[in-house]
Amino acid sequence: MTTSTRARTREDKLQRKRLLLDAAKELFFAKGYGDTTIEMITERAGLSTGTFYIYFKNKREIYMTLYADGIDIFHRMASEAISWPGMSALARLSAIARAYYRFYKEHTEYFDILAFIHMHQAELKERSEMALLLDRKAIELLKMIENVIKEGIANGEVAPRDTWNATNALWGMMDGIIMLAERKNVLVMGVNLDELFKEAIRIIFYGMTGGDSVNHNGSTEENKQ
Amino acid sequence: MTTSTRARTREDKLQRKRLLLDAAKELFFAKGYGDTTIEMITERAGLSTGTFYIYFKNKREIYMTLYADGIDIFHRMASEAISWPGMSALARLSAIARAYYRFYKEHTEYFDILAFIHMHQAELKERSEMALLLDRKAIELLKMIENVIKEGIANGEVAPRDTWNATNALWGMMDGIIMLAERKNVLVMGVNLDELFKEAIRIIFYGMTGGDSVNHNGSTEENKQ
Amino acid sequence: MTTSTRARTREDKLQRKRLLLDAAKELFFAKGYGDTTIEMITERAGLSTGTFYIYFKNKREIYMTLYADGIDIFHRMASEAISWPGMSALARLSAIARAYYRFYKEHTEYFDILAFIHMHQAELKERSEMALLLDRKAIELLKMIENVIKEGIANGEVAPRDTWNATNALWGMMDGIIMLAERKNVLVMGVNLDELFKEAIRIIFYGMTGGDSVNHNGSTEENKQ
Amino acid sequence: MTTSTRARTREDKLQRKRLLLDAAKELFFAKGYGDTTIEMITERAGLSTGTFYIYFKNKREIYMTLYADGIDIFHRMASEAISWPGMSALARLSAIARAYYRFYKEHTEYFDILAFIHMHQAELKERSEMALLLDRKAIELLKMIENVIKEGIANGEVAPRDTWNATNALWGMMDGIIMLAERKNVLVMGVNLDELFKEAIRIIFYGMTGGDSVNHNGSTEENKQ
DNA sequence: TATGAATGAGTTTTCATTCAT
DNA sequence: AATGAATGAAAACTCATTCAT
Repeated sequence: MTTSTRARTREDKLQRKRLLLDAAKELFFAKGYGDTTIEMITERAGLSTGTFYIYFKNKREIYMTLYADGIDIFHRMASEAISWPGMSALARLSAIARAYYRFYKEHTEYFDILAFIHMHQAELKERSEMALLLDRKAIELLKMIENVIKEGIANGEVAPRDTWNATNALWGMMDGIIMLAERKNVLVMGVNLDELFKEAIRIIFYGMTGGDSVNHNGSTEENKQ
Repeated sequence: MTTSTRARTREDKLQRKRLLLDAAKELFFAKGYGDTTIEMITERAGLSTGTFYIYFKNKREIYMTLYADGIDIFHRMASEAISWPGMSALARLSAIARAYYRFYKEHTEYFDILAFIHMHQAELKERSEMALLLDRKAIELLKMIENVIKEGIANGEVAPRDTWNATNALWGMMDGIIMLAERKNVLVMGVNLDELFKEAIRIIFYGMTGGDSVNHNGSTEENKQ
Repeated sequence: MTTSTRARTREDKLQRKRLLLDAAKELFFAKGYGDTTIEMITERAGLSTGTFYIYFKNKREIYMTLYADGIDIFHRMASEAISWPGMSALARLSAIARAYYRFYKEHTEYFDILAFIHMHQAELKERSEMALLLDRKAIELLKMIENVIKEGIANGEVAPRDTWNATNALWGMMDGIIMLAERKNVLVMGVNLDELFKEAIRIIFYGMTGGDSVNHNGSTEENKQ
Repeated sequence: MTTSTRARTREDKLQRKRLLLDAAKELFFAKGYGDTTIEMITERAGLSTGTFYIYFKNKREIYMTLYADGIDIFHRMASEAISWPGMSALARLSAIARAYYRFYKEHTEYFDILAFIHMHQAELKERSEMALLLDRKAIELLKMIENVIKEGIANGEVAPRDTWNATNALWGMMDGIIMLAERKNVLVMGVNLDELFKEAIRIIFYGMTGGDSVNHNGSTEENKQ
């Protein structure tokens, strides 16, 4: 199982793919999608341009693969964060939020890729099996969050409301906060992201405990499939 | 005041610039920054490629100008929304949020340009006077919001908290919600954006009324300049 | 009307186009379509690669333009060859055949392009206005020949036969002979093409005087449109 | 005699070569030389890319081998067609022509390969033993035809003429007719190839019976070697 | 000022061929 | 002998920017 010259085994191939993925991840993060070339990726991976196309169909595909990996990583982190027995629903939601923040901090490259893709669905996604897989992964993640919210409502911890809406709102707000931080500009300079995030969490979760806001206009199960 | 030949007067020059900006706005919105060429812009504006470079230094600059216009438009909308005498602080905050939503709905092209820029700071911004101007505009906007929050705390409508943090959190959350809607993918399919936004507003504003969360670690005035 | 730097007038642009066409013609002839690159063409024309795409949509298009020019040249040569009053039909046919031969000798580059395209219709032609134009040109040419054959039959010089079939046969045979010569291999080495062509003409035209072969199965006018 | 692993016996090797040739023949016919890749060939043959280069020096060589096979097939068909005792020379010539047409109909892949090569001598042939072999094969074929013409002249069936010239003319004309049909374009749309070919045969063979056209300028035996 | 032709670096992708295993 | 991963040279085409007119 050496990486030296040729990839003979299935293991080797995976390793080669990893090499390319890692190189791409760093470059996409540092320079952005548009400013990263295949040549840069292969050069950093110590391979030749042609080799890239053995492992990935094109530039989009390697990006999407990173996206999928990113979702998987966060999903795992979030799952673990709520796996402790005896947590209240609000504690779980909060744990998910904090996991997202940790994901951002520890895997900023992946976070960026996720965020970027949200802004470029149309250009990047194209109808494909890959696209379907990615959507499925994202849905599963949201459903996990929704379940915790449902639990909270059942418990009385969270005020009754349309859970799918609430899930999306929660997710969107968390995203918005972190992306704010991503804008490496003066706005946030000097703002302590830790504090900012805590403040947002506080607002959101206190907000969720109060007010009766059941939504009666048809956000139903089928939307989620 | 003709457009067909030379721009002799200051009026003419402004009009030509406007022509280019409008063309660019529509194209950036429809095709994205990367897929819009200078030729497309000038052709739509009925001018020649070379002329573009008389009015703008480069492609980035026209984008940045649109960004500035976008901020101005929203700033005006938000100002008007809170200009009615006798509004409570929470009512004003809510009015700002709704103004933002309206801005998104009525000026989606500008909203997209604002959102896009967040993801492409590095590539687009470069150190320049323009960049400083933009930052200044954004700061002013946020300060306006912060003032309302301060008022709310003074009134007792809003629970005491670090106002700069709260402002950023508020802004970020609103942004996140709308951007969620922008992702035209399965996630949001079937979710009614109106309801989603209302839900988020409800959470946020109920959230802001409660909990004591004064932040003691140094987000100070100088950050904002 | 200078060629020095920029093409300002319509004249200049035509001249630039000519420059590219001439360069391409020589290269396609010398190296073949596949082995000629845009870079070679522009280099020979003393222009830059980008300039090529101002004048032609792509490689195919310049090839097709040459094809059209080739047909025009031959059409003119053939028309002139039969324009003398008082020629018998057979003399006209023979003149056309000789014109084709002369066309081959004097414009071998064009001949090659015509011949090559016949072998690569599918790959090169694609549905387009250009393709329609080319077909129209070719049809007109064949119709001119057919008219002479009709005349010959009316005169009694040529034995009655289906004229469209005969036209195609005549054309095919002439083509076959010359293409034989084009194969620059041992087969024809030492064969004097002049004599070979004369021999073919002799066979064909003597052949056309005899035998009754009216074809009764439906090659009708609509085929030609 | 298995194909799955190694080719141990001479039989095995031949079979693998056949596998590659058949795959290549179909692909060259379907997609053309340029658009057929070694990978396609080996995949269709169920072998690996590397293996290709054990059996053939390069892409050209497999093409040339198919060319040689094509000539052999036609040579056999033509030989058989004239092997019946008691046929007149003209009948034999006609039989050869019809055999050529049958060859086209029954082995279009090979026909196309033969025709294509004519247009791409320069690119494909390169000086090599293979090239010499191919030329030799082609010469033999033509000589067979020439012998029949000689016979016909001796019999008085065919008017006296230079036989090598006549052979080449005959071959070229037949070729031209069929290639005309190959151009799948508007020209030939609606023309019935069967009728077209018959018409050409009629013209040619009637043409060969008449006219005195002995050629006196030096097409001699050495040309044929 | 205005024009728009010209530039040419830059990018993706392909594929015949090689060569380590 | 057989494999198939790796190579890397091409090649077509794009487009922001320049600059002669």
